[in-house]
Amino acid sequence: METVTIKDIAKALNLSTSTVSRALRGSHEINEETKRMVLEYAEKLNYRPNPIALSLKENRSRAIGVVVPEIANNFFSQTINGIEAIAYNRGYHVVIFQSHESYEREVVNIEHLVARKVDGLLISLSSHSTNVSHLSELHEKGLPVVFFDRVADTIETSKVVADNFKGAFTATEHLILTGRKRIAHFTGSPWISVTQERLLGYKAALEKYNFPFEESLIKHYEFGTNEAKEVVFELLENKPDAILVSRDKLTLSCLAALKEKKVKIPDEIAVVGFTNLTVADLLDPPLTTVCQPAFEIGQTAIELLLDLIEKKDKTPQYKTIKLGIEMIIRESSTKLL
Amino acid sequence: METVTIKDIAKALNLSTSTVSRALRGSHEINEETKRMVLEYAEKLNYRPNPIALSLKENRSRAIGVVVPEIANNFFSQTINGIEAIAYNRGYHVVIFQSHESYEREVVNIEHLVARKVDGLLISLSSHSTNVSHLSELHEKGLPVVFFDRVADTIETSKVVADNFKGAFTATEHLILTGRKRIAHFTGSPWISVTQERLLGYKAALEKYNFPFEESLIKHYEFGTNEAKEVVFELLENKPDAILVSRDKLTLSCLAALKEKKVKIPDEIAVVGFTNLTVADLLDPPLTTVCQPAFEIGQTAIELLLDLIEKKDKTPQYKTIKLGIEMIIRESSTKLL
DNA sequence: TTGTATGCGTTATCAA
DNA sequence: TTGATAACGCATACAA
Repeated sequence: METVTIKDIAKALNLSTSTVSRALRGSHEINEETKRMVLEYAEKLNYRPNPIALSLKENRSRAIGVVVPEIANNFFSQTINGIEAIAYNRGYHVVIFQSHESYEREVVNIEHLVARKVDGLLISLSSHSTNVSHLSELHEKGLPVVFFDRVADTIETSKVVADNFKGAFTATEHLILTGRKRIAHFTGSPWISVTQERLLGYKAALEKYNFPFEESLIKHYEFGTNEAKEVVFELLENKPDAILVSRDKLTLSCLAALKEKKVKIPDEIAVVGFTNLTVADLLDPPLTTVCQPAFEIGQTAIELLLDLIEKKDKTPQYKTIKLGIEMIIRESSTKLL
Repeated sequence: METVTIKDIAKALNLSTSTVSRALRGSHEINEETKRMVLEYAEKLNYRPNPIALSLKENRSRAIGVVVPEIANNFFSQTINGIEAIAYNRGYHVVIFQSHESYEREVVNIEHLVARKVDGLLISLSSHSTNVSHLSELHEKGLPVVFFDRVADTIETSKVVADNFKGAFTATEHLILTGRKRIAHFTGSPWISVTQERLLGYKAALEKYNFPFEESLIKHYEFGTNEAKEVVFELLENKPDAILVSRDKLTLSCLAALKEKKVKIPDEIAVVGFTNLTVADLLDPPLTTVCQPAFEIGQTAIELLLDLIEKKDKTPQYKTIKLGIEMIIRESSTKLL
C-alpha cells in the first residue's frame, strides 16, 4: 500500500517539500502559479495528507475516543449516532471502544485511546468501575473528558445525563395514581450513578404518597452473575403488583420472566421500563416506557467535549446537563385500572 | 497531556535512545543490568510506546477498520462483537465506522481508514454501493479486504456470509408446508447481495412446489425513501397470506403495519422475519425468525482478514465462507394451521 | 554492548 | 517566493 507523499510531488515538480507543503496548506507566501501547479498535480495523484505524521507532529489526532459498556444496546448505539453526527460535521472522527461492563477492559481501552492521542474522551462507565483513578489522572493531566449517562461524581468535569430522578419519580407516581399498591423496582448495579438516581426518584414518589419503602421490593441485577430472569422470580415472591425496570436488557428479561410465569400484564402486574427499545409498541400489551433522549445525550456530550478541546487555553467551563426524559404511556397498558 | 518517551528515559539514565529502545524491545544485544534498569525505570514512569510514531515508521497500525451500514442494528452490533473478540486476543484494535447506508459516507470512511493506515478492512456494503471501485482499487493496491454479509461479487477476495439462499428457501418451504398459498417477500434494496440470494431461495422454494411466482408479491424497501410501513400497505393490497421479511427494521415495520391494519397474525397472515431481534419470543404471537449467526460471521471474517494480513508475503488464499442459518419456529406461530 | 545517524511525512523556523 | 533544516517518537543499520 504505497501512498503519495509531499515528497513525491516535490520531486516530480522540482520543488522543495516545504514549498509543496505551503501550496497545499493554502499559504499566501507563495507564487500563485506554483500553487496552482502543485494543487493540480496533487489532485491528479489523489494526494492525501498523512494524518499519522500530523498526529506525531502536533501531538493530537482530531479523533475522539468513546468508551461505552456495549454497543449492542439501543441506548448506547443511539448515543453514538448523536456523537457521530456532530463530530463528523466538526471534522473529528470517532473511535469507539466497548468495556463489556468490565473495569479491566475499560482501563485498557482508555490506555489505547490515550496512546493514540485522542483529543478528548467521552465515557459512560462500566458497571464495575467503582474506582475511577484511571480517569481522574488523565483529567488532571489535562485530557478533556466528558461523562455521559453513567458518570463519576468524584471527577469534576462536564457530564450529560438524563433526568433519571424525575423519570423514576414520574413513573412511580404514575403507577401509584393508577392504583398500584406494591411497586417493585428491578434495577442494575447499585454503585452506578444512574441506578442511584432512579432509586432516589422511586423512593421520593413513594414518600410523597406515604407509601412504605420495602427493601424486599428492590432487586439489583449485576452483569455477569446469575440470570436476570432468576432475579425477577425472586422479586415475584414478594408479590408486587407493579415493576419499574431499569435498562433495555433488564426490561426484556423481566417481560420474559413474567411471560414464563404466565403473569397477566397489566392485570396482575403492571410494568414500566426505562428503555429505548423500538418494539415497545408491538408488545401485547404495549409497554409503557421511560425513554432516554439518547441521540441528544450524545450530541450534547460531544458538543461539550469539543468546546473543552477547542478552548483548551482558557480555564475550562464544566457543565452538568440534565436532559428531560419522556414517559410514554401506551394505550391499553393501563386499561384495566 | 505530556507523555513519557524513550528520550526521557535515556536522559534520566544517561543512555542513548537506541539502548533504551533495545532494552524495551527485549533485544539480546544488551547488558542484562542495563536492561533491568531501563525496564524498571520505564515501569516506574508508566512508559507506553507511542503507537503513532510506530505507525509512521512501520507504515502500519495494528488496527482493523470496520465499516458497517449502521450499528444500531442487532445483526451488525453482534457482528462487531465477534470481530472484537478475536481482534482483541490477537493484539489488534478495531476502528468502527458507519456508512449510514450512504455510498458517499462509505467512501469517506474508507478514505479515513486508509489514511490512518489500517492493516486491513472489514466491510459490509451500504445499500447504495453499486459502484465498488473505491474498494477494488484498494484491493489491487494490496490492502487486505474481507467482505461480510453484504459482499461485492466483482471483487475477488475473502467473503463471509450467511447461507441466505437456504434460509429463504427453508422459510418459504415452511410457509408452503403449513398451508400458505400466497407468500409475499418484503425485502431490501435489490442490488445488495443478501437481497438477491434471499430472493433466489424464495423463488426456488416456490418452484419446487409448483407455486407461481408473482412479481406483485415482492416489495423492495430502500432506505431513506418513503416509510417502510407504506410499502407493506401496498403489499397488503395484493392479498398475501404470508410474508417473508428481510432484516430487523423491515420486520419491525412489517409487524407495525399489520398491527395498524388489525391483521391477525398468523390467522390471516403468517410472518417469518430474517432478523436477530432479541424480542421475538416476547411478541404475541412469538415471531418465527430466520436468524443469522452474527457473532460467528464477525469472528470468521476477522480471522480470514488477520490471516491475509499476517501472510501478506505469500500469495493470498481467498475463501468464501457460507455459515449456516437457523430458522427458529416459535410455539404458536403456526398454531392455527 | 553501546552510541550515532537516518528515516517515516509533515510543518515551522530560519536563511537565502 | 523558495529552500534547507530540525523536530515529533521510534527502530535500526552502521560505527565504535
